[in-house]
Amino acid sequence: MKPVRALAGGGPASQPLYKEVKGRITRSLIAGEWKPGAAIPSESRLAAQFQVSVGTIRKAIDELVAEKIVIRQQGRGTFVTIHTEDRQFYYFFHIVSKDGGKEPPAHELLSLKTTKADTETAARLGLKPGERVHCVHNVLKLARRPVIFDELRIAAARFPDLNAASFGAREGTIYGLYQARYGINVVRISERLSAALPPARVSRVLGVSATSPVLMIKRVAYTYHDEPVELRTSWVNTQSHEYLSDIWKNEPR
Amino acid sequence: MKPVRALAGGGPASQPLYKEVKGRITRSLIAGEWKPGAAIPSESRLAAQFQVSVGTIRKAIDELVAEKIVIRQQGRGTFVTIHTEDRQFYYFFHIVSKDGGKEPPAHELLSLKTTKADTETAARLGLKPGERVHCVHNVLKLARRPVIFDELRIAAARFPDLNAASFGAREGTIYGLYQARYGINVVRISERLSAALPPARVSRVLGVSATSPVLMIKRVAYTYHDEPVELRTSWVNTQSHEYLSDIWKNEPR
DNA sequence: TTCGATTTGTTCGTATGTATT
DNA sequence: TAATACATACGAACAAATCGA
Repeated sequence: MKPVRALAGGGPASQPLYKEVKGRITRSLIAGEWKPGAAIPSESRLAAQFQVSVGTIRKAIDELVAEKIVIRQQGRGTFVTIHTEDRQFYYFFHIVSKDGGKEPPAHELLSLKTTKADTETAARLGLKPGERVHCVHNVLKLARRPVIFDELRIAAARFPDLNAASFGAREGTIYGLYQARYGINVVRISERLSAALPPARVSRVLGVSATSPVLMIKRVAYTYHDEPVELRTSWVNTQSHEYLSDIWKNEPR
Repeated sequence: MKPVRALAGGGPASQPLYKEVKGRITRSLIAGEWKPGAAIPSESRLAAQFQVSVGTIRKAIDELVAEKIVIRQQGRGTFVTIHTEDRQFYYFFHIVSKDGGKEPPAHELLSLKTTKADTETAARLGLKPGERVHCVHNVLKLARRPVIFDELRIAAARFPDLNAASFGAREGTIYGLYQARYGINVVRISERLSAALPPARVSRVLGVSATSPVLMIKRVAYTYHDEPVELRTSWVNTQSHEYLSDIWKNEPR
């Protein structure tokens, strides 16, 4: 069988065909061609469209599935992942009760301000110094008690007309809001944890003394192509909750 | 083409053929048929042995690769992962310097005692109550300063004749020792993190005051089939180091 | 309820490319 | 250089799940 290489354009095949296909699909995702929750074209249709075999399409989608960018369902199709789904939510949410109880989380918006980015924020978010960012303070309650204090920063340019009303009235998660309202899909996060004493405000909001240790988490959230989207610092009262890191139960497929 | 199903024995084919193959390979690994670092038979050889197609073998090995149980190298073969390798080491080691510097870690054994398992240890390690366990205290130094205090418990039955000499004189990592000396391969860990004040001894060894927060990590290490092997509590001085959790940079394949 | 169309999942087989020894 | 081993790509057939007529 002679290779077709309709995509590589007869080039030196610098990268495998399925990687090329994966990149094309990802670019369509970025362009918003297929909305979160919607089905992407079937494997046979994509194969016809790209002039490659179904196996090659499958291998490209295999990787997108492994990266949790799409989800496959036998008999139904392949869908762009949604962050409002419980499974996706808990994928990025690692705080669990020490006694194993599962409580529905409730959130409360404390403040939303727009300011100029400081140098560290600008560097980490890939912004020009002085560019405007939204700064949000948020509390998360588990079993009716405040457990997590979040301070997050996002580029104002990416999230126009974000305001306290739309933020506080959201259904589901913050990343669900990014996705539904701004078409921004968080696909990966990186977190750095340390133990610290809570700043005064955190201590007040979480109801812990200023001398009792809390868990501090600095997170960067990324969208496609490792583009940083959000910077977040969380303080967690680990009196009755803890951070769970499973490395891992990555049951393939 | 008619399916062969030489393995399922004409049974109900309750699970896919490649899962069956994966299970067989895993069982051979457990039996120590192929030692860590050694190559397992080539894909074509395995295909002939199991009477299935190469594609089915590949799919089985794909999952073992994703679970970091084996490593593939084009042109060379497929190898059982070793924990003495740097890459594997850093896979389970998440403490990094805040300033990004990479320092070679040094360890120092503080004590090794053999006692009866308390109820929690017995439960988590799947032992009968009162069974004997080794309890090891260990310090890890980074850039010549003590940063991590480890207390770990392992079943004495699984690790016979473990003593301070062999433990302290090990080359490489603790899991490397388990693997080289006892044929026990840690393939997954689960960690639960919280902020705490250091116990007196930890405070002394790490050189931090009793009132300054440290990161406490409770880890369970598992071998094949999710069998627990080691229970470990670590206290980390996060003054100049932090815990890195990358969810994820899981570049498939 | 049954049936058929559609879609992903599994399995086979073959050919060729690329890296290692 | 030749042999070996994994990597990529193709195509075909059937199984299993889903959904609507």
